[in-house]
Amino acid sequence: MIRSLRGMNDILSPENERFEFFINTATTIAKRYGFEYFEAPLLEETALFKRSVGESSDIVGKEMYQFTDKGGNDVCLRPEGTAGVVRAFIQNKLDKKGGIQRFFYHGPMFRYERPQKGRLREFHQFGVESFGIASVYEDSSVIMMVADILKALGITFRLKLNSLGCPECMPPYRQKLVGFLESVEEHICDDCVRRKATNPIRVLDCKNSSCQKVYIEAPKLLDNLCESCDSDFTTLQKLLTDNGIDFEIDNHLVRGLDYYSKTAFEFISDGIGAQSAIAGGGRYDRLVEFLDGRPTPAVGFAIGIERLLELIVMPEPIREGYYFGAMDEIGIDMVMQSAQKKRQSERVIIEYTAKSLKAHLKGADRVHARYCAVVGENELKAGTIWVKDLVEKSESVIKVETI
RNA sequence: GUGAGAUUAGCUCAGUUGGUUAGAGCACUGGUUUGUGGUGCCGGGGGUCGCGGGUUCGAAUCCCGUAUCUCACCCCA
Repeated sequence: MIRSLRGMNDILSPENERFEFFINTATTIAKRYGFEYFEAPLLEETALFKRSVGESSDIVGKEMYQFTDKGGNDVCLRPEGTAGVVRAFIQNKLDKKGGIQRFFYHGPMFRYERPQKGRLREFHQFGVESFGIASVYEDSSVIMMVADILKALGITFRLKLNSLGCPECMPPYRQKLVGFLESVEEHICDDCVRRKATNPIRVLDCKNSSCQKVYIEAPKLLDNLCESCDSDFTTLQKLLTDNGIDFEIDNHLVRGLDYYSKTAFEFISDGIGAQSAIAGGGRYDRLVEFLDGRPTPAVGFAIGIERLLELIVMPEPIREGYYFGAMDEIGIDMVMQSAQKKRQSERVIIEYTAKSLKAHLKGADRVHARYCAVVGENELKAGTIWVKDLVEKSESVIKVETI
């Protein structure tokens, strides 16, 4: 038997219903916030991810599905969605167009990782990218949009917030932090020593408790923000509070991708295992420029759909449409015609084999049909069809021509 | 990439110190005083015990390898 590749799952019932419900819900809400659908290719030039996500990240360093295509191009299956959207944004000269442009997307992403609960090699994200607004008001709108989506799905969450600073205040802070790390190098773990060189900010996120003890003394990014970053962060907190969004400040929150600046946020859900981050995002004002576009402020987020699936509270399934069946072989063709007519406007399930009435009712029930329409001996003679409303439990006999 | 635990019917799981033909519940399917479901009763089909070796008179059971899944690390959605 040929099996699917490791970490690549089929999505079938009942997850597929949740999946579809999620996409519909998220799409409706994204449109309410003024976002429009956008689709970028799954395959992109490797250089795109190296430049945007960052060579220091694990994603680019060891998790990409990278290969050479038949034309000799160095290509990658996308490990995340933002890079492709930004590339398309620039390539289609939307950066020159200016103004405010808001997009949402959803689809598969690929990372060559060891799979476990909430972590797959092919997984799906729903994300949005808002271009052209530097104001922190858009940050708050984007965060409220995630909250709206999660609420609509019946998912409870915790929101973590941080500011990563800007090109003005981040580099000096980084210097300060590296200086501190060098002074305590003997007391921190090997991973942190490695991080000091590759991405020092990430040591703050280290799960090693002895490291955390050392970092209590570390310089705090929030104490080192420049005036504008600081006031933006304050404004953001006020906006969220005004709109009834609870949050906690987590100055250890570091986004894993290099392109983020200023606002960084993460939505956490307890009870889905170690992979508790269900959505993450933030501002990336420099990325468009960095990929050779006209400087354009931007903010966005991505939701990990698989991580959400088991948390989604589905609405009550409603009975819908018709079930058609016949009790005798001879009635099947006639049922087929009536059903086909009905199918032009309603959901219709047809049973092709003759069965007892009881069996048909069972069948109608199983496919969640509202009405069970059956032709038996009596109906065949009279040119009628027997219909039972499975919700009202009422029955009627109607002429076939009136279907 | 590292460490640990699992894998028996479509699903969730039993299975004794290694011993006839490997079981249950759910699901599916059929029947049940004649044409009434989701919710009675009775029956039926369905398993090379993850795969490959080994030990043994005999392996679901013990040993080795391998694949997959799960948990943790790393990292991330």
